[in-house]
Amino acid sequence: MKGIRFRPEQEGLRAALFDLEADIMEVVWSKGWKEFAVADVQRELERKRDIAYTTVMTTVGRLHEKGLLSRERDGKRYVYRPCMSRDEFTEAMARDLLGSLSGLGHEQAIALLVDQVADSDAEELGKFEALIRKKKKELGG
Amino acid sequence: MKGIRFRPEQEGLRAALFDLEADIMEVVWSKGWKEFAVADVQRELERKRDIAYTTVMTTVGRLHEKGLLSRERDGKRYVYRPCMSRDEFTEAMARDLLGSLSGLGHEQAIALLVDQVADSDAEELGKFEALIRKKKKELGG
DNA sequence: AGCATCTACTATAGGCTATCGTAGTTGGCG
DNA sequence: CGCCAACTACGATAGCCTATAGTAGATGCT
Repeated sequence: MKGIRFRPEQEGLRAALFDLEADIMEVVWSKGWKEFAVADVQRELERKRDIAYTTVMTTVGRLHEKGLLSRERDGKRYVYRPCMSRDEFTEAMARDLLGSLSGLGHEQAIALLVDQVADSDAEELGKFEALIRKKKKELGG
Repeated sequence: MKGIRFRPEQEGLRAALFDLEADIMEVVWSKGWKEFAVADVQRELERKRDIAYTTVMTTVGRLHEKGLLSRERDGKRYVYRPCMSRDEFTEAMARDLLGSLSGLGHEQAIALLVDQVADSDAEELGKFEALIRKKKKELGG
């Protein structure tokens, strides 16, 4: 997944994808499409606003380059498939983000996360601890 | 801190700032400057490579816009000051990033973090656990 | 064969970063 | 007192990326 950047001031998907990219993945995931063509996406987006076929096509192509969609020739057109579910994508994003965090300083990052979790929900700390125990056990043998 | 975006494929500071921006903040922080002018930065950067005064100036200006440097007129020039230390910046970034993860659900975020820490350094898990215990104690009493 | 439809390629506009040219100001020196 | 060198801000340009659309080629139905 190359060329992804984050805009923390944006919400949800839009933090990781540009607006039109996000709109498109939103459609694909919410419709549960396993495979689709550009025209399918365009038809769907057009219900909300005017948008040219070619605009959608270019952006779908970018999503392909970014590794979110795979594609395959089907005669004259391409058929696209989502490479991952929305949850998988979120998770991949989170991994990337946490990766950058550790570059900034692991311990500090961890401390922040612990703080944040504790502040929002003290109960979660228990689950957190349990998870670490489990992981330690796994690693230990 | 507006207009900051992340490039997870980059290392450290460069994940949060563009290359020249990062170079400049690196200089400012590593020199421990409390206040400085564009010329100071340029002189320093020029030890490594050729770079025009104006290039530095423009980028310092952007760092001001992004909220990393405050500035004040001093006759014909500006005097700049870092708004935060490197650690404070890291922390602010981390907070922003973790904020974008809120879409995830804390539990999932935690699981990912634990995995990641365990993968990169099993020993850290111990510190991690200790941190949680401490936090629990704080909350409990 | 002819027209409407579908699609990919390519081009353009706008935004952002990195880079520098230029022109205006200031301070020191003859 | 005037001139030159140094310093500085502003503005311009090139390059990259996103969003958007125009156009031309292929296909299929009549």
